[in-house]
Amino acid sequence: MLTTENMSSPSQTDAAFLASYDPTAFERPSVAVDVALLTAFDGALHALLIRRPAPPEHDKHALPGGFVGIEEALDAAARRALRDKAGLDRVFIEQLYTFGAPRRDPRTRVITVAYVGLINAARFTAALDAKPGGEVARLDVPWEGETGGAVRAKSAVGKRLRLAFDHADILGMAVKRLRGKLNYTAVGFQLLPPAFTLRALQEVHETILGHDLNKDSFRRRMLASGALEATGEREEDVGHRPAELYRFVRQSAV
Amino acid sequence: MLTTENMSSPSQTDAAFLASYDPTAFERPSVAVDVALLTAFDGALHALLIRRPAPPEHDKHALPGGFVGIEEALDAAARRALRDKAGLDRVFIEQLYTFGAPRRDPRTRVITVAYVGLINAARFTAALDAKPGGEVARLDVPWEGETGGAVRAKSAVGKRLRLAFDHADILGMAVKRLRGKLNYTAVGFQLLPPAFTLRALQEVHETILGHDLNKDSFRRRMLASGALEATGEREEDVGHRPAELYRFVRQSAV
DNA sequence: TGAATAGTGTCTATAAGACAATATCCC
DNA sequence: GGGATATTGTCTTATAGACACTATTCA
Repeated sequence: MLTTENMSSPSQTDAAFLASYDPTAFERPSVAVDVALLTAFDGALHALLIRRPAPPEHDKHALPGGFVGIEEALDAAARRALRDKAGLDRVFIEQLYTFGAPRRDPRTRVITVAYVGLINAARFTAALDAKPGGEVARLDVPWEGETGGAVRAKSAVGKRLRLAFDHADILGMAVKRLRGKLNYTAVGFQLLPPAFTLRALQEVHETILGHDLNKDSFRRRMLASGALEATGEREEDVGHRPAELYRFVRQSAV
Repeated sequence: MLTTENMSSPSQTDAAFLASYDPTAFERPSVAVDVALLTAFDGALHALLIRRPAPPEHDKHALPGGFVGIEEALDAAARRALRDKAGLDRVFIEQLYTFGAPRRDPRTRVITVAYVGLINAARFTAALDAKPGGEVARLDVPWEGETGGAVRAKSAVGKRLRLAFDHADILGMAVKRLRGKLNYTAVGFQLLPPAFTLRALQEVHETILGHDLNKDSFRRRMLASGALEATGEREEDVGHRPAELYRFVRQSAV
């Protein structure tokens, strides 16, 4: 019933095979996760970076991350990195891309599964204040559209930061992904507080895309999409006519 | 085992650190690649599968794949899997998603970096004929749009195939990605021969998307995109007016 | 000549950009 | 009231869907 070209005896059961399997037969790479935690304010995207306290890449700035536990899911490892390195919980994350160039880490072969995390500016800055070690980096995206490529990171005082490993590429991929998603998903609200004005939403979109949007068209498109719901509340103390506050509606099945 | 940073002195140089680094300190997962090699014909997407000749998942159908060499780039491992398992070279591939649920492989922790590969039907069937072992599976996508989820695979005679590991999810993700890309990229030509008619291109798009498209609009959109170039040739022996043959133009910088 | 699909032209509906007019808040 | 932005309405333009009509090949 079974062919003879099998590598092990075909009559062997799965259980028997497992008992004889040697998991140390091949040299294995290390697997890590890194999270590009992004937020938007002051007209630019910002990421949370941590200065490396030790070699390799000593003193350079790196994304929060860590090695994946042998029994740990990838998403769980990413959430743990955010919790341990930034004191943050319940953050929207999404797997981005896996970076595995053989020499990307000088220690040994390290393959990293990169994630994007999105959070609103208030939570971002509160986390920085509450837990020392993290730094905010303003991202300077030197390409348009979804071209892609590395991005530059600047400190609060405008100084260019040196990024560890290939983390400039990871951040670039995160921005590229975000720009792409904006065309067909309402992902911008992850960068805003629960209630927000249409202008605030438009500013987030403009910040992500790196160019201005037509106000009328943006407004119509957002309201027509059905993703927004008026709260009945209005913004206050703004020095001009206050705008309606909206919230995002959980998308129902189409 | 869960901490990323080592406890060595921060003033230690990178070189000194590397000399003292112990790469076996943590238990490491195995890292593999799997390729969802897709083509389109007979109004359906098809994938190349290989019946597993041995445990685990003995006799179930799996994507071509393999473990990543300790010095091997991820893309290179994916190409090697296509070469070794299907005898195929120079195939368009793109990284898809990394699957790493702790128990997805019963042997040990295996994290797999999944790729999508696209190839035209002629090369696909030629490869199956030339190298035994591979089988063609017709994909049955039980969801619409970019909802996502697992897909079902059927053999040439219509029998449902049992897929190994989480490969039904990987194939589902591949279809979802392909559908998404179709909205903003000319990726369909990877599934067609070098010269093709507009109708053939439309059929590929319809096959990927799982629904019909408006002919007039599709035609206008494709010609206006600048991605197509008339060859001056026409199809032959078709029993009706022959259509112009087009080729894809390499996209120049926008 | 007839079957069958390719390709063109035109009309209509919808979405985007532009812009003007009015509304509403804080100072 | 003045400054500033929100919100509504209208006009114009670009694109998509629908459909009619002509063109071209093979049998």
